[in-house]
Amino acid sequence: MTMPHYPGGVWLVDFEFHPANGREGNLPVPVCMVARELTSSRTVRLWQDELARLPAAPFPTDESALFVAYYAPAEMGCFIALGWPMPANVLDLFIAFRRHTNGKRIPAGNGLLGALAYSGLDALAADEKDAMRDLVLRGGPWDAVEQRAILDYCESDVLALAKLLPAMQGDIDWPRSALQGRYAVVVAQIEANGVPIDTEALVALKNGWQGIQHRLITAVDAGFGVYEGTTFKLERFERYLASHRIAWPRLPSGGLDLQDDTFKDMARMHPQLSPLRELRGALSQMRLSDLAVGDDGRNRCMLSMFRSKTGRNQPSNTRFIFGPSVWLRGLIQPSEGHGLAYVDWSQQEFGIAAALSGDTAMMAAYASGDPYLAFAKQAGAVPQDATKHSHKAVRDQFKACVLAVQYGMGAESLAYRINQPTARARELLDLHRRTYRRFWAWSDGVLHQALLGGRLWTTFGWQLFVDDTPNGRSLCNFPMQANGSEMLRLACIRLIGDGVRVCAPVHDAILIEAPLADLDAVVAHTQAVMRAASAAVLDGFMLESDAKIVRAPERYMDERGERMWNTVMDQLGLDTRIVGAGGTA
DNA sequence: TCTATATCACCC
DNA sequence: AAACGGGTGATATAGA
Repeated sequence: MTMPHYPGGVWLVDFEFHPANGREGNLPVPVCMVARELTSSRTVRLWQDELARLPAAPFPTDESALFVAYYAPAEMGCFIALGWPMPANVLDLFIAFRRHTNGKRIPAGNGLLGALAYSGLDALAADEKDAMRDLVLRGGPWDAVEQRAILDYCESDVLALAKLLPAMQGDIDWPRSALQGRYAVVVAQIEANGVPIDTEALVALKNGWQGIQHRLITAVDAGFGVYEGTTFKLERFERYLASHRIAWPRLPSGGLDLQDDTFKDMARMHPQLSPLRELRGALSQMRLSDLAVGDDGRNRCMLSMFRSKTGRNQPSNTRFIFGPSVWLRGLIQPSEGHGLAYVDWSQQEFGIAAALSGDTAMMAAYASGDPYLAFAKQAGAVPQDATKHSHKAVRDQFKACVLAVQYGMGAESLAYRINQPTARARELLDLHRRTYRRFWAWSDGVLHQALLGGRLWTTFGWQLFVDDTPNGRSLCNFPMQANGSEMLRLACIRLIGDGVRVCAPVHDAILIEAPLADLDAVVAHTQAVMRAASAAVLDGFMLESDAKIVRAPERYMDERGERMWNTVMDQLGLDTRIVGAGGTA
């Protein structure tokens, strides 16, 4: 399919903008915009005061026209800030470029300059681009010369789009690019919503964290002398080990193996090491200063859609509240009168594998609600009336086995994980192969397709090119992860379309917010949408979801982080202890 | 003193 | 070389 005809024009658009008050986490403030129609070359150049006076974009944005941008959520964020209606048809050349080159080596990155270079087109020099970006980010006021320079720079990007679009036209998956464009719009809306944060706790944590670190180190390191300030010195630890005659595992490079797992093992033999291990865990890196929280207390950052090979979003771990350790999620707190729900697909990858492979036993296991226990039953390892309580240990092993299969893990690694002999791990993996024969035939077929055809793709057209050093585990996992990413996008589009306040997508989960009075209904609707999205990707097979709900003034908490959260809050003298978990549905 | 690399921790 | 998929990012150490 070639590009459809758009009587209202094909509009290539770029904005320059900076976050309000120069603070990450705030909505963007548009500085200028340039729009150019592809065939007529009609061009609109507007400065921020002129933009602010317009009730809508100064070009058609209805069904008759196509809006083209490079990483469109940026432009859409400016539309939101200006209160303009969103374009009906969006083509995002960033998405098109990622899709067209996914898995291939690219010469100059995934930015606009990289896409131009890939197509053999020339562009503004990168350092010149950086200088102009800095000028914009500096914030106003800009004198007449600067204004002119910024507008010219903005227009140069639009001219670049005008060259890039014809060059890429044949590589664009037209019907699918429309859906991906809708997701770009939705991403902007989600970014604008953001995640509500308890800013008081955040400030207390920022101010108190250094003190807590030092107290912990002083208390524990007295017996070791391996820290210098807050840094663990390898050299000092070597000395400690030598003087205590402890033989420590080493990496192939000869250096000490400092993995937490290793510490755990060594602490078993030398219990005096346990406090040091706990200290290392507690001090794990955390740069709260980068968490992008706006003046209104909402965490907003670029979600970096389609960044990963599987099409997942890949936001910065420091800017996004779902990036750092789970205990920091205690900072998430619904705004007054509101509630939040973290709704995640249950065993998403297992369900996708079952549906795509058409393995009926696997589908039945998924439908049972507890695939791990169902697998154990199907394999004859536990009686039919077994429960997750009566056969917890066996279920845990079968669960580990299912996860191992999803990532292509071998028997050795699985054995290590479940603390069992390799023979037992091999037996479990064998049981999986025998119980889910159809899945394995399909999975082998995926690998063949990848290696012989050089390409894998999802139900809705995301694709991966196989490089010259193919990793079979990675390729076999692609359909699960990439189709999971696909259904997340569909669900987000539907939810935003239905007026649900989506705060964040988290790979296999969606955080939504609603007024307390509507919360239960919105959660039910979200779960229905997620079910429908899975059916759309999986030819009718439906995946269920779990919802974790919190209501203001409760805070959100991941149970895995509860202990650490309480410890830190006690140290800070803050009365924000979490007692027990929130409700689930 | 700055940068590159290796290693590690964290997320789903 | 290892054999656990997709990531971001901090930190320690080595090298320039």
